[in-house]
Amino acid sequence: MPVTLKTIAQKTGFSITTVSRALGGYDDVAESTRQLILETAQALGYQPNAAAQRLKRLRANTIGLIIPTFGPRFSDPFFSELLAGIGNQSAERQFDLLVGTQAPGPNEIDAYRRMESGRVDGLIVVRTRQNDVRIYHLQETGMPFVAFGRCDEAQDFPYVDVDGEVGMQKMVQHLVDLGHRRIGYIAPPPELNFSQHRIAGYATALKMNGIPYDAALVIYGDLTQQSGAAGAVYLLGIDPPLTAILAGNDTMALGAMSTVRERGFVVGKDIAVGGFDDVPDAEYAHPPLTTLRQPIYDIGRQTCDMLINIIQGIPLSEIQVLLEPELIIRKSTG
Amino acid sequence: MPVTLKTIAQKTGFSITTVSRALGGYDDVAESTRQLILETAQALGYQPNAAAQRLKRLRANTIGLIIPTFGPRFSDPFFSELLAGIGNQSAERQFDLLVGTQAPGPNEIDAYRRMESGRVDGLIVVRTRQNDVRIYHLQETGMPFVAFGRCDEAQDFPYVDVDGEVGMQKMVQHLVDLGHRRIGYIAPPPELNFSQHRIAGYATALKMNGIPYDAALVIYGDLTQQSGAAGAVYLLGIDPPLTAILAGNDTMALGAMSTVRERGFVVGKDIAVGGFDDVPDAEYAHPPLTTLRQPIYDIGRQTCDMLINIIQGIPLSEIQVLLEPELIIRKSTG
DNA sequence: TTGAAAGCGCTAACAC
DNA sequence: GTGTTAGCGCTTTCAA
Repeated sequence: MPVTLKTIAQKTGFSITTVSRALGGYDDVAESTRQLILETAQALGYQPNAAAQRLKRLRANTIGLIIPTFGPRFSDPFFSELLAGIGNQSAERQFDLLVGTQAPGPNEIDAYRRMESGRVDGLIVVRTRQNDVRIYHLQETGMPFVAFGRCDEAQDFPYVDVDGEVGMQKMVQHLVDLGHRRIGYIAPPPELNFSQHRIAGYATALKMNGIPYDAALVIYGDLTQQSGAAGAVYLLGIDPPLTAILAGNDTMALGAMSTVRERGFVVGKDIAVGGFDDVPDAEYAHPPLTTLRQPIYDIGRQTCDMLINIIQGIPLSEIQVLLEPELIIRKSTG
Repeated sequence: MPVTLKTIAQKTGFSITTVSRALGGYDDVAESTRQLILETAQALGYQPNAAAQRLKRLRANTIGLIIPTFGPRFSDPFFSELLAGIGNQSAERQFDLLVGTQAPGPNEIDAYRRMESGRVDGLIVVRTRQNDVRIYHLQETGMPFVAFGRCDEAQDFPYVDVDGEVGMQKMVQHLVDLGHRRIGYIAPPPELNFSQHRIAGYATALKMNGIPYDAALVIYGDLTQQSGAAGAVYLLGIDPPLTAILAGNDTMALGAMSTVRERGFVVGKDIAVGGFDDVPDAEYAHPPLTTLRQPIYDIGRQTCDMLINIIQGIPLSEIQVLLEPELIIRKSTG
């Protein structure tokens, strides 16, 4: 039998109302009464019933996160760190975190609607896509949300993002400075919004260095090691041969490195390889991977903080945050 | 203004009760009435208020998972896959998933108590420890739970675990068969329950092959690449030199490989390295890592399924599930 | 300083 | 087949 306000009321002889007020910290309760009630609550291990509070306040004090899983082997070092950031921050602000998994597709919005029905007060949207139906849906319903990532077709919403265009420019420039002119690119899925920016940065940097953009040097992957490895197979087959391979995330870069080695090339010597994210494995790869660091844990915290501010009506200092990724140069680019 | 039963009742002219029954699928509603109500609900996009249902039923239809994060760089490929399994299965069974983050320590139980107060109907406990306070607490309160991992001091609870002892025996035997006799081991933190089993398997297999167990060849890490790298520094300094290094998880094994290479040794030739988990990176490491596969996604699904069965009073076919890890032999052991 | 009463949205026992 | 009523645990007027 759970301990409720009623239990404490009976035990202390006060009414439920008074107990509620004492525990709620109202100042119209006699000090002695408050003491007694607090002690009793403590002794009984009272915890307010969340469902009742939610129903009464019509507020869940909960934020939601729907992870766009793509399949059983969903093993993204990126997400666990983002989740840690979001989770820690929401705990700090006394909010619960409801997590769902739902692959992109026709019934994706159902998962959102479900969460919106009294379960959460706001949502974090991750991995924004081009023409992202989730953004449109949330803008329509008016449910508070903050996105990790922009959406080029819908500008007017709060987000935190990393400037992939500037990032890729730094990376390409780094390679060009080392003398590379034939640089392949394993791009993230084009429907992901950040994919556009990264490829734009790649193209722009080439152009700025007088190197024509060649679509044949670009192949798309699905962010997994496996697709990075496959992409590298294609890129290494190009003639005249490339001297460098970039990937749109570290995981694909690690896959690509595996292929490069298998073909008997030395990464960082025969072929330079670069990634994006700076996951922990990047530093311990062979050779250590040159990449662009995203402060993913902090992004999680900040996204969460912005969302709770919106929910609580606290004005945001910045509605749209664009962070610049840091180029981390390691041995994989020689 | 959210759509409630009242909205539909007013729109259709029926009472709230009838609307509730029609939507609830009760058969004591006229077919024509049901049609009208269903259509109206559909048209208005009605979603039942979760808080109200929970309060009424005194059931949250939610399970909880508290992730024992250890810090900001919490980037465990293992967890995202486990989470995907749990998330997909709970969605399938129409349960919500509430996720918390809470490092082990004095106020760990507060996080559990919070979840237990009307927020969840049951909990999944991950990374069981020796004398795990979470297990004791849950046994005391009677809150349904299923653990991923055993707890040697408290036998009587439902869990899914992987047999680390048998796994490590396979691994060591594999190395001995290749001629190795001096095998170092970077163990997971001893307070983690699975650490005990893995080290026991390591010791047993050595003994079975007439090799004395030498505590000097064992060093503890914290599951990160960094600690694996540091552990290997120690192990490589031992004289007479080791010919093989095992690690209690893949992440540490990858860190160890990095050190081995840095010292100018060739992994799989000069020094064999083995891990545990079979995370995706293992296959794409250089060289690909020999390891023990845990079906982590399925473990997530199964754990979740067992928990919901308990909550719903469905008898479990097996209360304690022990899976045997599969030895995946790759180039890192030559 | 305290208590009675209403009501958040939903379900279910009990009329009719 | 349908409606009335009560109540889940909590907060918040309003009275006393």
